[in-house]
Amino acid sequence: MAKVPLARLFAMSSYVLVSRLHERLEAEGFRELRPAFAFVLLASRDGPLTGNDIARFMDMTKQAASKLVDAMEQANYLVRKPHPEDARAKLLHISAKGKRVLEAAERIYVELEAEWARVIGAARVSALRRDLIEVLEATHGGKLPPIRPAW
Amino acid sequence: MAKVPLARLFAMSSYVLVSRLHERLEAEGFRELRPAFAFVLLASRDGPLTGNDIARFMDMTKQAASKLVDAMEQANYLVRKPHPEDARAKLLHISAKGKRVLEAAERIYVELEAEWARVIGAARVSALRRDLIEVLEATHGGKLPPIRPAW
DNA sequence: CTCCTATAGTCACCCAAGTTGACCATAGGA
DNA sequence: TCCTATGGTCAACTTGGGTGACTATAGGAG
Repeated sequence: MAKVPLARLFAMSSYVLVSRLHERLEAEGFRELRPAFAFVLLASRDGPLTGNDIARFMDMTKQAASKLVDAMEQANYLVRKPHPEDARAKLLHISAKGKRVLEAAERIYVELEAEWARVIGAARVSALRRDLIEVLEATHGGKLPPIRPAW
Repeated sequence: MAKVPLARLFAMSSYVLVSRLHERLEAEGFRELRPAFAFVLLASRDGPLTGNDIARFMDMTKQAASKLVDAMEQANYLVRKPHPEDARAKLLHISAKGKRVLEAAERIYVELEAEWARVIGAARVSALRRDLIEVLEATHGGKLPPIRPAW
């Protein structure tokens, strides 16, 4: 029996965690919420992004990013505002509702990781995060690579 | 700066590895190859599966699995044969071409994991696999959970 | 044996979320 | 003042899933 490829384990792991996250968010009343939303909100936590920023870190076309932002704005998670220094651009500000999901998502991720810690121990969970960050940054010029809704 | 959620790291990791795999398979002449193909072939390595088996471990409807198999058969990676004991079912046998991609995919995954080992060391790569298998099995009744093309 | 229900598979149609290509407005340097 | 690059959007299309309806066979209850 050959080793299970890491790629497969990662696909399973992310699928499992994202599914659990969305089950719980749904249970807390956050509906019409696509999986990608949480990642966009997490990314815009530290200040507003532009549509192009989103296209880049989601590794999608700017058209697709624009549609994603449409959906997020319509569901009241983001607000498009004019960019103060560039009349072409728009800044995507997280809304109050957006902040609430974001907090819920972070809390639920912490809970899910705590469940993992009960199985393999907190040290090994930390090691997973540390090792993945290290290897991903090392192979992508010191920064984390883009994330994708699909492969 | 809060911790990067593991879910995000897993999504990035699987995206990166699967993308690299397909770049290299493409370079070796395997075209018209969807990401899901490699997982189906790996799963059918130890003997033919039925369409329902595929639907189950890919966590998709049997209709979608049927279309996936259509595509794989059309691209000559699988062959549908009648089931010897159940006239309703068909067994999906891996073809010669299928075996070749499978070997290529396994070899490339080994190479990619070796690149990771050069960054974080072989021990920590092994630890990743061990820990993920342990936690995934523990939370899914002793078996690995299904894999999904998207989340 | 005869039903009756469960299961394997497929067909037709639909939908979500991406892509490509064309386009407009503004930025910003030569 | 152009001329090119960039941020964003609209429209049309593609892909890969889902849903619902259906057929054929399996397999147990009576």
